[in-house]
Amino acid sequence: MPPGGRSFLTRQYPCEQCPLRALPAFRDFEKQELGFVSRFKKGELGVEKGASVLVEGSHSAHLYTVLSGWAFRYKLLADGRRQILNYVMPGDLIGLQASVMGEMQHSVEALSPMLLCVFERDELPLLYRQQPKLAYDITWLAAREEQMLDENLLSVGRRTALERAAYLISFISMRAKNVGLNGTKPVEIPITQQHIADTLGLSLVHTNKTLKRLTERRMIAWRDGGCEVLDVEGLLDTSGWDGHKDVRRPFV
Amino acid sequence: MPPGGRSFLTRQYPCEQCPLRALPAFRDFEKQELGFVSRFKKGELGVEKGASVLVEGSHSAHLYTVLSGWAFRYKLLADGRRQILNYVMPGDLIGLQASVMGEMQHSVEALSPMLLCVFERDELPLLYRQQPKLAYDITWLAAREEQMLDENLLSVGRRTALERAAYLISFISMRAKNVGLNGTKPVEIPITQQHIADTLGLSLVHTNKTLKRLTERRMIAWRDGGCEVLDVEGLLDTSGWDGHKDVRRPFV
DNA sequence: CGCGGTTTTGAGAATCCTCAAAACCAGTGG
DNA sequence: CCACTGGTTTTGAGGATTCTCAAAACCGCG
Repeated sequence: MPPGGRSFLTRQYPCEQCPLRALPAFRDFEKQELGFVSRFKKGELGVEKGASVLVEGSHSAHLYTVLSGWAFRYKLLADGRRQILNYVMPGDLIGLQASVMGEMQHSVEALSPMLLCVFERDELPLLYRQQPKLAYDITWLAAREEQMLDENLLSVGRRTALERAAYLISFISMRAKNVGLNGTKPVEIPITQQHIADTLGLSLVHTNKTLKRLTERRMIAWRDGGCEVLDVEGLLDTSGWDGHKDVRRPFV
Repeated sequence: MPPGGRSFLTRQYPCEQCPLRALPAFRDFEKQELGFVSRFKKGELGVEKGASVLVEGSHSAHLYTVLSGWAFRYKLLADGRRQILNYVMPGDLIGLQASVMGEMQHSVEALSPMLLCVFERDELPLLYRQQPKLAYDITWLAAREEQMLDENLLSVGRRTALERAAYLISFISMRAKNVGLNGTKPVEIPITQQHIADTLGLSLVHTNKTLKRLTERRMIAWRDGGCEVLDVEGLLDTSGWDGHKDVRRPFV
Protein backbone atom coordinates (compact mmCIF):
# COMPACT_ATOMS: atom_id res chain seq x y z
CA MET A 1 0.00 0.00 0.00
CA PRO A 2 1.46 3.33 -0.99
CA PRO A 3 1.86 6.09 1.55
CA GLY A 4 -0.43 9.09 1.50
CA GLY A 5 -3.57 7.05 1.94
CA ARG A 6 -6.72 7.13 -0.13
CA SER A 7 -6.20 4.49 -2.74
CA PHE A 8 -7.87 1.33 -4.02
CA LEU A 9 -7.08 -1.67 -6.16
CA THR A 10 -8.89 -2.93 -9.22
CA ARG A 11 -8.38 -5.01 -12.32
CA GLN A 12 -10.54 -3.48 -14.98
CA TYR A 13 -8.41 -3.01 -18.02
CA PRO A 14 -6.75 -6.05 -19.51
CA CYS A 15 -3.66 -4.96 -21.42
CA GLU A 16 -5.26 -6.19 -24.61
CA GLN A 17 -7.82 -3.42 -24.26
CA CYS A 18 -5.50 -0.83 -22.83
CA PRO A 19 -7.05 2.56 -23.54
CA LEU A 20 -3.64 4.05 -24.19
CA ARG A 21 -2.89 1.66 -26.98
CA ALA A 22 -5.62 3.21 -29.08
CA LEU A 23 -3.87 6.57 -29.07
CA PRO A 24 -1.74 7.46 -32.07
CA ALA A 25 1.00 8.78 -29.82
CA PHE A 26 2.05 5.33 -28.66
CA ARG A 27 3.75 2.55 -30.51
CA ASP A 28 2.06 -0.79 -31.08
CA PHE A 29 2.97 -3.95 -29.22
CA GLU A 30 3.65 -7.31 -30.73
CA LYS A 31 1.39 -10.06 -29.50
CA GLN A 32 4.16 -11.68 -27.56
CA GLU A 33 5.10 -8.44 -25.83
CA LEU A 34 1.49 -7.84 -24.94
CA GLY A 35 1.34 -11.25 -23.33
CA PHE A 36 4.40 -10.55 -21.26
CA VAL A 37 3.21 -7.15 -20.09
CA SER A 38 -0.13 -8.64 -19.24
CA ARG A 39 1.56 -11.09 -16.87
CA PHE A 40 3.92 -8.38 -15.67
CA LYS A 41 1.00 -6.22 -14.62
CA LYS A 42 -0.26 -7.01 -11.14
CA GLY A 43 -3.40 -4.88 -11.15
CA GLU A 44 -4.51 -1.31 -11.04
CA LEU A 45 -4.11 1.22 -8.30
CA GLY A 46 -6.48 4.14 -7.99
CA VAL A 47 -5.32 7.20 -6.12
CA GLU A 48 -7.30 10.27 -5.27
CA LYS A 49 -6.40 13.81 -6.03
CA GLY A 50 -3.84 15.11 -3.56
CA ALA A 51 -2.64 11.67 -2.51
CA SER A 52 1.03 10.73 -2.42
CA VAL A 53 1.93 8.09 -4.94
CA LEU A 54 5.57 7.79 -3.91
CA VAL A 55 7.60 9.53 -1.25
CA GLU A 56 11.26 10.47 -1.12
CA GLY A 57 13.37 8.06 0.88
CA SER A 58 11.07 5.08 0.47
CA HIS A 59 12.05 1.78 -1.12
CA SER A 60 8.96 1.16 -3.15
CA ALA A 61 8.42 -2.41 -4.25
CA HIS A 62 6.37 -1.20 -7.18
CA LEU A 63 6.69 0.46 -10.50
CA TYR A 64 3.75 2.20 -12.13
CA THR A 65 2.54 3.25 -15.53
CA VAL A 66 -0.06 5.98 -15.53
CA LEU A 67 -3.31 4.88 -17.16
CA SER A 68 -5.17 8.09 -16.49
CA GLY A 69 -4.84 11.29 -14.50
CA TRP A 70 -2.19 13.88 -13.71
CA ALA A 71 0.57 14.02 -11.12
CA PHE A 72 3.80 15.83 -10.43
CA ARG A 73 7.26 14.89 -9.19
CA TYR A 74 8.92 17.12 -6.60
CA LYS A 75 11.66 17.48 -4.03
CA LEU A 76 11.72 19.40 -0.77
CA LEU A 77 14.47 21.22 1.09
CA ALA A 78 14.72 20.83 4.84
CA ASP A 79 12.88 24.09 5.50
CA GLY A 80 9.97 23.25 3.22
CA ARG A 81 10.95 24.97 0.01
CA ARG A 82 9.56 22.85 -2.79
CA GLN A 83 10.77 22.34 -6.34
CA ILE A 84 8.49 20.63 -8.81
CA LEU A 85 10.66 18.66 -11.21
CA ASN A 86 8.20 17.55 -13.84
CA TYR A 87 4.62 16.58 -14.49
CA VAL A 88 3.37 13.06 -14.99
CA MET A 89 0.74 12.07 -17.53
CA PRO A 90 -0.78 8.93 -19.03
CA GLY A 91 1.82 6.58 -20.46
CA ASP A 92 4.54 7.82 -18.13
CA LEU A 93 6.46 5.44 -15.95
CA ILE A 94 6.93 6.32 -12.30
CA GLY A 95 9.14 4.75 -9.70
CA LEU A 96 11.89 3.63 -12.06
CA GLN A 97 14.55 5.32 -9.96
CA ALA A 98 13.67 3.34 -6.88
CA SER A 99 13.38 0.16 -8.91
CA VAL A 100 16.77 0.52 -10.46
CA MET A 101 18.75 2.35 -7.82
CA GLY A 102 17.05 1.28 -4.65
CA GLU A 103 15.59 4.40 -3.14
CA MET A 104 13.29 7.19 -4.27
CA GLN A 105 14.99 10.56 -4.35
CA HIS A 106 11.81 12.46 -5.06
CA SER A 107 8.10 12.31 -4.27
CA VAL A 108 5.08 12.04 -6.54
CA GLU A 109 1.66 13.51 -5.80
CA ALA A 110 -1.58 13.18 -7.73
CA LEU A 111 -3.13 16.32 -9.24
CA SER A 112 -6.33 14.53 -10.13
CA PRO A 113 -7.79 11.10 -9.53
CA MET A 114 -5.46 8.59 -11.17
CA LEU A 115 -5.42 5.03 -12.30
CA LEU A 116 -2.04 3.30 -12.30
CA CYS A 117 -0.88 -0.05 -13.66
CA VAL A 118 1.11 -1.79 -10.96
CA PHE A 119 4.27 -3.77 -11.68
CA GLU A 120 6.64 -5.57 -9.35
CA ARG A 121 10.04 -4.07 -8.98
CA ASP A 122 11.60 -7.49 -8.50
CA GLU A 123 10.42 -8.67 -11.88
CA LEU A 124 12.22 -5.95 -13.77
CA PRO A 125 15.35 -8.06 -14.29
CA LEU A 126 13.12 -10.75 -15.76
CA LEU A 127 11.78 -8.23 -18.24
CA TYR A 128 15.34 -7.32 -19.19
CA ARG A 129 16.18 -10.98 -19.72
CA GLN A 130 13.16 -11.95 -21.73
CA GLN A 131 12.06 -8.76 -23.48
CA PRO A 132 14.99 -6.79 -24.83
CA LYS A 133 12.69 -4.58 -26.82
CA LEU A 134 10.70 -3.61 -23.76
CA ALA A 135 13.93 -3.06 -21.88
CA TYR A 136 14.99 -0.73 -24.64
CA ASP A 137 11.67 1.07 -24.33
CA ILE A 138 12.24 1.62 -20.65
CA THR A 139 15.60 3.15 -21.42
CA TRP A 140 13.86 5.27 -24.04
CA LEU A 141 11.47 6.55 -21.42
CA ALA A 142 14.30 7.31 -19.02
CA ALA A 143 16.15 9.21 -21.75
CA ARG A 144 13.01 11.16 -22.53
CA GLU A 145 12.57 12.12 -18.90
CA GLU A 146 16.15 13.29 -18.88
CA GLN A 147 15.49 15.36 -21.97
CA MET A 148 12.48 17.03 -20.38
CA LEU A 149 14.52 17.79 -17.27
CA ASP A 150 17.26 19.32 -19.39
CA GLU A 151 14.74 21.65 -20.94
CA ASN A 152 13.22 22.52 -17.57
CA LEU A 153 16.61 23.27 -16.14
CA LEU A 154 17.44 25.52 -19.06
CA SER A 155 14.19 27.30 -18.43
CA VAL A 156 14.58 27.81 -14.71
CA GLY A 157 18.21 28.74 -15.05
CA ARG A 158 18.20 31.03 -18.02
CA ARG A 159 14.76 32.17 -19.13
CA THR A 160 13.02 35.28 -17.78
CA ALA A 161 9.93 34.87 -15.62
CA LEU A 162 7.58 35.53 -18.52
CA GLU A 163 9.44 33.18 -20.85
CA ARG A 164 9.48 30.52 -18.18
CA ALA A 165 5.78 30.68 -17.56
CA ALA A 166 4.96 30.65 -21.26
CA TYR A 167 7.34 27.77 -21.82
CA LEU A 168 5.95 25.70 -18.98
CA ILE A 169 2.33 26.07 -19.94
CA SER A 170 2.89 25.39 -23.60
CA PHE A 171 5.07 22.41 -22.69
CA ILE A 172 2.45 20.86 -20.45
CA SER A 173 -0.28 21.69 -22.90
CA MET A 174 1.46 19.98 -25.80
CA ARG A 175 2.22 16.91 -23.78
CA ALA A 176 -1.37 16.72 -22.61
CA LYS A 177 -2.77 17.09 -26.07
CA ASN A 178 -0.39 14.42 -27.30
CA VAL A 179 -1.81 11.80 -24.97
CA GLY A 180 -5.37 12.87 -25.58
CA LEU A 181 -6.12 14.50 -22.24
CA ASN A 182 -9.26 16.61 -22.48
CA GLY A 183 -9.96 15.21 -25.92
CA THR A 184 -9.91 17.92 -28.56
CA LYS A 185 -11.14 20.72 -26.35
CA PRO A 186 -8.70 23.39 -25.20
CA VAL A 187 -6.45 21.80 -22.61
CA GLU A 188 -7.24 22.48 -18.97
CA ILE A 189 -4.37 21.90 -16.58
CA PRO A 190 -5.47 20.97 -13.05
CA ILE A 191 -2.90 22.97 -11.11
CA THR A 192 -2.76 26.00 -8.87
CA GLN A 193 -0.50 28.99 -9.26
CA GLN A 194 1.47 27.65 -6.33
CA HIS A 195 2.37 24.62 -8.46
CA ILE A 196 3.49 26.88 -11.27
CA ALA A 197 5.55 28.96 -8.87
CA ASP A 198 7.24 25.87 -7.46
CA THR A 199 8.00 24.64 -10.96
CA LEU A 200 9.44 27.90 -12.22
CA GLY A 201 11.48 28.62 -9.12
CA LEU A 202 9.56 31.83 -8.46
CA SER A 203 7.51 33.14 -5.55
CA LEU A 204 3.74 32.83 -5.61
CA VAL A 205 3.22 36.58 -5.80
CA HIS A 206 5.55 37.12 -8.68
CA THR A 207 4.15 34.12 -10.48
CA ASN A 208 0.70 35.60 -10.16
CA LYS A 209 1.84 38.88 -11.65
CA THR A 210 3.58 37.08 -14.47
CA LEU A 211 0.56 34.94 -15.29
CA LYS A 212 -1.57 38.04 -15.31
CA ARG A 213 0.46 39.30 -18.24
CA LEU A 214 -0.20 36.08 -20.13
CA THR A 215 -3.86 36.37 -19.26
CA GLU A 216 -4.01 39.93 -20.57
CA ARG A 217 -2.55 38.71 -23.82
CA ARG A 218 -5.37 36.16 -23.98
CA MET A 219 -2.99 33.21 -24.06
CA ILE A 220 -4.35 31.56 -20.93
CA ALA A 221 -7.28 31.85 -18.54
CA TRP A 222 -7.88 30.62 -15.02
CA ARG A 223 -11.02 28.57 -14.60
CA ASP A 224 -12.25 26.71 -11.54
CA GLY A 225 -8.91 25.87 -10.07
CA GLY A 226 -6.99 25.21 -13.23
CA CYS A 227 -5.29 26.78 -16.20
CA GLU A 228 -6.99 26.84 -19.56
CA VAL A 229 -4.72 27.18 -22.54
CA LEU A 230 -6.09 29.50 -25.19
CA ASP A 231 -3.19 30.19 -27.51
CA VAL A 232 -0.36 27.68 -27.63
CA GLU A 233 1.28 29.40 -30.58
CA GLY A 234 1.39 32.66 -28.69
CA LEU A 235 2.90 30.94 -25.69
CA LEU A 236 5.54 29.23 -27.78
CA ASP A 237 6.31 32.53 -29.36
CA THR A 238 6.79 34.43 -26.10
CA SER A 239 8.79 31.59 -24.61
CA GLY A 240 11.19 31.36 -27.50
CA TRP A 241 10.84 27.59 -27.53
CA ASP A 242 10.59 25.40 -30.60
CA GLY A 243 8.21 22.85 -29.19
CA HIS A 244 8.67 19.13 -29.38
CA LYS A 245 8.57 17.00 -32.44
CA ASP A 246 6.11 14.37 -31.35
CA VAL A 247 7.56 11.08 -32.38
CA ARG A 248 5.64 7.93 -31.76
CA ARG A 249 6.69 6.82 -28.34
CA PRO A 250 6.82 3.56 -26.44
CA PHE A 251 5.26 2.76 -23.11
CA VAL A 252 5.02 -0.30 -20.98
CA MET B 1 34.54 12.34 -36.86
CA PRO B 2 32.99 14.46 -34.16
CA PRO B 3 32.41 18.16 -34.72
CA GLY B 4 34.52 20.74 -32.94
CA GLY B 5 37.77 19.48 -34.41
CA ARG B 6 40.93 18.51 -32.58
CA SER B 7 40.55 14.84 -31.90
CA PHE B 8 42.41 11.62 -32.58
CA LEU B 9 41.83 7.87 -32.51
CA THR B 10 43.77 5.23 -30.64
CA ARG B 11 43.43 1.75 -29.25
CA GLN B 12 45.55 1.64 -26.15
CA TYR B 13 43.43 0.22 -23.41
CA PRO B 14 41.97 -3.23 -23.90
CA CYS B 15 38.85 -3.56 -21.76
CA GLU B 16 40.58 -6.28 -19.78
CA GLN B 17 42.98 -3.65 -18.47
CA CYS B 18 40.48 -0.82 -18.25
CA PRO B 19 41.85 1.66 -15.72
CA LEU B 20 38.37 2.33 -14.42
CA ARG B 21 37.82 -1.25 -13.44
CA ALA B 22 40.48 -0.99 -10.79
CA LEU B 23 38.56 1.70 -8.95
CA PRO B 24 36.44 0.63 -6.01
CA ALA B 25 33.59 2.83 -7.18
CA PHE B 26 32.72 0.58 -10.09
CA ARG B 27 31.20 -2.85 -10.16
CA ASP B 28 33.08 -5.84 -11.53
CA PHE B 29 32.30 -7.47 -14.84
CA GLU B 30 31.84 -11.13 -15.48
CA LYS B 31 34.23 -12.59 -18.01
CA GLN B 32 31.53 -13.01 -20.58
CA GLU B 33 30.38 -9.40 -20.21
CA LEU B 34 33.93 -8.22 -20.54
CA GLY B 35 34.23 -10.11 -23.79
CA PHE B 36 31.11 -8.54 -25.16
CA VAL B 37 32.09 -5.01 -24.20
CA SER B 38 35.49 -5.60 -25.68
CA ARG B 39 33.91 -6.37 -29.04
CA PHE B 40 31.39 -3.59 -28.56
CA LYS B 41 34.16 -1.06 -28.17
CA LYS B 42 35.40 0.32 -31.46
CA GLY B 43 38.41 2.24 -30.21
CA GLU B 44 39.32 5.31 -28.29
CA LEU B 45 38.74 8.90 -29.15
CA GLY B 46 40.95 11.61 -27.74
CA VAL B 47 39.59 15.13 -27.60
CA GLU B 48 41.38 18.27 -26.55
CA LYS B 49 40.30 20.73 -23.96
CA GLY B 50 37.62 23.02 -25.31
CA ALA B 51 36.61 20.69 -28.12
CA SER B 52 32.99 19.78 -28.79
CA VAL B 53 32.28 16.13 -28.20
CA LEU B 54 28.67 16.25 -29.28
CA VAL B 55 26.48 19.07 -30.55
CA GLU B 56 22.79 19.72 -30.19
CA GLY B 57 20.77 18.75 -33.22
CA SER B 58 23.24 16.17 -34.50
CA HIS B 59 22.49 12.52 -35.06
CA SER B 60 25.62 11.02 -33.68
CA ALA B 61 26.38 7.48 -34.74
CA HIS B 62 28.40 6.97 -31.60
CA LEU B 63 28.06 6.47 -27.94
CA TYR B 64 30.91 7.15 -25.55
CA THR B 65 32.11 6.17 -22.14
CA VAL B 66 34.56 8.56 -20.56
CA LEU B 67 37.88 6.93 -19.78
CA SER B 68 39.55 10.06 -18.50
CA GLY B 69 39.01 13.80 -18.37
CA TRP B 70 36.21 16.23 -17.62
CA ALA B 71 33.40 17.66 -19.72
CA PHE B 72 30.06 19.38 -19.35
CA ARG B 73 26.65 19.09 -20.97
CA TYR B 74 24.82 22.28 -21.89
CA LYS B 75 22.03 23.87 -23.86
CA LEU B 76 21.82 27.28 -25.50
CA LEU B 77 18.94 29.67 -26.07
CA ALA B 78 18.65 31.44 -29.40
CA ASP B 79 20.27 34.60 -28.10
CA GLY B 80 23.26 32.80 -26.64
CA ARG B 81 22.24 32.36 -23.00
CA ARG B 82 23.80 29.11 -21.85
CA GLN B 83 22.69 26.66 -19.21
CA ILE B 84 25.10 23.97 -18.08
CA LEU B 85 23.08 20.89 -17.23
CA ASN B 86 25.64 18.63 -15.64
CA TYR B 87 29.28 17.67 -15.59
CA VAL B 88 30.74 14.55 -17.11
CA MET B 89 33.45 12.44 -15.51
CA PRO B 90 35.16 9.08 -15.99
CA GLY B 91 32.73 6.20 -16.15
CA ASP B 92 29.90 8.38 -17.45
CA LEU B 93 28.09 7.52 -20.63
CA ILE B 94 27.52 10.28 -23.17
CA GLY B 95 25.34 10.32 -26.24
CA LEU B 96 22.71 7.92 -24.96
CA GLN B 97 19.92 10.35 -25.82
CA ALA B 98 20.85 10.47 -29.44
CA SER B 99 21.36 6.73 -29.53
CA VAL B 100 17.97 5.97 -28.10
CA MET B 101 15.85 8.85 -29.31
CA GLY B 102 17.56 9.84 -32.51
CA GLU B 103 18.82 13.35 -31.98
CA MET B 104 20.97 15.14 -29.46
CA GLN B 105 19.10 17.80 -27.54
CA HIS B 106 22.18 19.14 -25.83
CA SER B 107 25.88 19.65 -26.49
CA VAL B 108 28.94 18.33 -24.71
CA GLU B 109 32.26 20.17 -24.44
CA ALA B 110 35.54 18.98 -22.97
CA LEU B 111 36.93 20.81 -19.94
CA SER B 112 40.24 18.99 -20.14
CA PRO B 113 41.91 16.58 -22.54
CA MET B 114 39.73 13.48 -22.62
CA LEU B 115 39.89 9.88 -23.68
CA LEU B 116 36.62 8.27 -24.70
CA CYS B 117 35.67 4.69 -25.47
CA VAL B 118 33.74 4.64 -28.72
CA PHE B 119 30.71 2.43 -29.29
CA GLU B 120 28.40 2.10 -32.26
CA ARG B 121 24.93 3.38 -31.77
CA ASP B 122 23.54 0.74 -34.12
CA GLU B 123 24.84 -2.06 -31.98
CA LEU B 124 22.93 -0.98 -28.91
CA PRO B 125 19.93 -3.19 -29.72
CA LEU B 126 22.32 -6.11 -29.96
CA LEU B 127 23.55 -5.35 -26.48
CA TYR B 128 19.98 -5.33 -25.23
CA ARG B 129 19.35 -8.70 -26.86
CA GLN B 130 22.47 -10.46 -25.69
CA GLN B 131 23.40 -8.75 -22.44
CA PRO B 132 20.40 -8.01 -20.27
CA LYS B 133 22.59 -7.17 -17.34
CA LEU B 134 24.49 -4.56 -19.30
CA ALA B 135 21.21 -3.23 -20.60
CA TYR B 136 20.06 -2.91 -17.03
CA ASP B 137 23.28 -1.08 -16.22
CA ILE B 138 22.61 1.42 -18.96
CA THR B 139 19.18 2.08 -17.53
CA TRP B 140 20.84 2.44 -14.15
CA LEU B 141 23.13 5.10 -15.57
CA ALA B 142 20.21 6.92 -17.16
CA ALA B 143 18.29 6.86 -13.88
CA ARG B 144 21.34 8.20 -12.09
CA GLU B 145 21.66 11.05 -14.54
CA GLU B 146 18.02 11.85 -13.97
CA GLN B 147 18.61 11.87 -10.25
CA MET B 148 21.49 14.30 -10.57
CA LEU B 149 19.37 16.54 -12.76
CA ASP B 150 16.59 16.50 -10.21
CA GLU B 151 18.99 17.69 -7.57
CA ASN B 152 20.41 20.37 -9.85
CA LEU B 153 16.96 21.60 -10.68
CA LEU B 154 16.06 21.80 -7.01
CA SER B 155 19.21 23.79 -6.49
CA VAL B 156 18.72 26.28 -9.29
CA GLY B 157 15.03 26.66 -8.56
CA ARG B 158 14.97 26.88 -4.80
CA ARG B 159 18.36 27.41 -3.20
CA THR B 160 19.91 30.82 -2.56
CA ALA B 161 22.98 31.87 -4.51
CA LEU B 162 25.32 30.91 -1.70
CA GLU B 163 23.63 27.56 -1.11
CA ARG B 164 23.70 26.85 -4.81
CA ALA B 165 27.38 27.55 -5.17
CA ALA B 166 28.26 25.49 -2.12
CA TYR B 167 26.06 22.65 -3.30
CA LEU B 168 27.52 22.61 -6.79
CA ILE B 169 31.11 22.59 -5.72
CA SER B 170 30.66 19.93 -3.07
CA PHE B 171 28.64 17.86 -5.53
CA ILE B 172 31.30 17.98 -8.21
CA SER B 173 34.01 17.44 -5.66
CA MET B 174 32.43 14.32 -4.24
CA ARG B 175 31.81 12.85 -7.65
CA ALA B 176 35.38 13.56 -8.66
CA LYS B 177 36.82 12.00 -5.57
CA ASN B 178 34.62 8.98 -6.07
CA VAL B 179 36.14 8.20 -9.45
CA GLY B 180 39.65 8.96 -8.29
CA LEU B 181 40.24 12.20 -10.14
CA ASN B 182 43.27 14.00 -8.72
CA GLY B 183 44.11 10.97 -6.63
CA THR B 184 43.97 11.73 -2.93
CA LYS B 185 45.00 15.35 -3.19
CA PRO B 186 42.39 18.04 -2.69
CA VAL B 187 40.19 18.04 -5.74
CA GLU B 188 40.86 20.68 -8.37
CA ILE B 189 37.99 21.38 -10.72
CA PRO B 190 39.09 22.65 -14.15
CA ILE B 191 36.38 25.26 -14.68
CA THR B 192 36.04 29.01 -14.84
CA GLN B 193 33.61 31.14 -12.88
CA GLN B 194 31.66 31.55 -16.08
CA HIS B 195 30.97 27.82 -16.04
CA ILE B 196 29.77 28.04 -12.47
CA ALA B 197 27.56 31.00 -13.33
CA ASP B 198 26.02 29.13 -16.25
CA THR B 199 25.39 26.13 -14.06
CA LEU B 200 23.79 28.03 -11.22
CA GLY B 201 21.67 30.27 -13.41
CA LEU B 202 23.40 33.39 -12.13
CA SER B 203 25.33 36.21 -13.76
CA LEU B 204 29.09 36.11 -13.83
CA VAL B 205 29.41 39.13 -11.56
CA HIS B 206 27.09 37.84 -8.92
CA THR B 207 28.70 34.43 -9.08
CA ASN B 208 32.07 36.03 -8.46
CA LYS B 209 30.76 37.84 -5.41
CA THR B 210 29.18 34.68 -4.11
CA LEU B 211 32.32 32.63 -4.59
CA LYS B 212 34.27 35.29 -2.80
CA ARG B 213 32.23 34.59 0.30
CA LEU B 214 33.09 30.91 0.06
CA THR B 215 36.73 31.84 -0.41
CA GLU B 216 36.70 34.06 2.67
CA ARG B 217 35.34 31.15 4.66
CA ARG B 218 38.30 29.10 3.42
CA MET B 219 36.11 26.49 1.78
CA ILE B 220 37.52 26.95 -1.71
CA ALA B 221 40.38 28.67 -3.48
CA TRP B 222 41.00 29.67 -7.08
CA ARG B 223 44.23 28.37 -8.51
CA ASP B 224 45.50 28.66 -12.06
CA GLY B 225 42.19 28.57 -13.81
CA GLY B 226 40.38 26.14 -11.60
CA CYS B 227 38.65 25.68 -8.30
CA GLU B 228 40.39 23.94 -5.46
CA VAL B 229 38.15 22.43 -2.82
CA LEU B 230 39.44 22.95 0.70
CA ASP B 231 36.53 22.06 2.96
CA VAL B 232 33.86 19.76 1.61
CA GLU B 233 32.18 19.45 4.99
CA GLY B 234 31.83 23.19 5.23
CA LEU B 235 30.38 23.36 1.76
CA LEU B 236 27.88 20.63 2.49
CA ASP B 237 26.95 22.45 5.62
CA THR B 238 26.31 25.79 3.99
CA SER B 239 24.45 24.18 1.12
CA GLY B 240 22.11 22.23 3.36
CA TRP B 241 22.67 19.14 1.27
CA ASP B 242 23.12 15.62 2.58
CA GLY B 243 25.61 14.44 0.04
CA HIS B 244 25.36 11.23 -1.90
CA LYS B 245 25.61 7.76 -0.55
CA ASP B 246 28.20 6.31 -2.86
CA VAL B 247 26.95 2.94 -3.88
CA ARG B 248 29.04 0.77 -6.12
CA ARG B 249 27.98 1.72 -9.59
CA PRO B 250 28.01 0.08 -12.99
CA PHE B 251 29.54 1.36 -16.18
CA VAL B 252 29.95 0.05 -19.66
C1' DC C 1 -23.22 32.21 6.36
C1' DG C 2 -18.73 30.96 7.49
C1' DC C 3 -14.56 28.52 6.23
C1' DG C 4 -10.31 27.17 3.92
C1' DG C 5 -7.95 27.44 -0.07
C1' DT C 6 -6.69 30.25 -3.91
C1' DT C 7 -6.01 34.47 -6.44
C1' DT C 8 -5.11 39.33 -6.51
C1' DT C 9 -3.06 43.77 -5.17
C1' DG C 10 0.09 46.99 -2.92
C1' DA C 11 4.52 48.38 -1.02
C1' DG C 12 9.02 48.31 0.67
C1' DA C 13 13.22 45.50 0.80
C1' DA C 14 16.58 42.14 -0.77
C1' DT C 15 18.63 39.87 -4.38
C1' DC C 16 20.47 39.78 -8.60
C1' DC C 17 21.39 42.05 -13.06
C1' DT C 18 23.84 45.00 -16.44
C1' DC C 19 27.29 48.17 -17.55
C1' DA C 20 31.87 49.52 -17.06
C1' DA C 21 36.43 49.40 -15.93
C1' DA C 22 40.42 47.80 -13.63
C1' DA C 23 43.45 44.10 -12.15
C1' DC C 24 45.54 39.93 -12.99
C1' DC C 25 47.85 36.36 -15.49
C1' DA C 26 49.69 33.12 -18.92
C1' DG C 27 51.20 32.93 -23.40
C1' DT C 28 53.21 35.16 -27.71
C1' DG C 29 56.09 37.64 -30.47
C1' DG C 30 59.42 41.21 -30.88
C1' DC D 1 63.40 40.43 -21.32
C1' DC D 2 59.47 43.11 -22.12
C1' DA D 3 55.31 44.69 -24.23
C1' DC D 4 51.14 43.13 -25.97
C1' DT D 5 47.09 40.23 -26.07
C1' DG D 6 43.15 37.62 -24.83
C1' DG D 7 40.92 35.40 -21.28
C1' DT D 8 39.61 35.46 -16.54
C1' DT D 9 38.78 37.52 -12.09
C1' DT D 10 37.60 41.45 -9.32
C1' DT D 11 35.32 45.76 -7.96
C1' DG D 12 31.98 49.53 -8.03
C1' DA D 13 27.45 51.49 -8.89
C1' DG D 14 22.89 52.14 -10.41
C1' DG D 15 18.83 49.74 -11.90
C1' DA D 16 15.65 45.84 -12.75
C1' DT D 17 13.76 41.86 -11.14
C1' DT D 18 12.04 39.24 -7.71
C1' DC D 19 11.13 38.61 -2.80
C1' DT D 20 8.59 39.00 1.61
C1' DC D 21 4.96 40.79 4.26
C1' DA D 22 0.28 41.93 4.54
C1' DA D 23 -4.28 42.26 3.43
C1' DA D 24 -8.21 42.00 0.52
C1' DA D 25 -11.05 39.63 -2.82
C1' DC D 26 -12.89 35.59 -4.56
C1' DC D 27 -15.03 31.08 -4.59
C1' DG D 28 -16.69 26.46 -3.92
C1' DC D 29 -18.47 23.82 -0.20
C1' DG D 30 -20.57 22.35 4.02
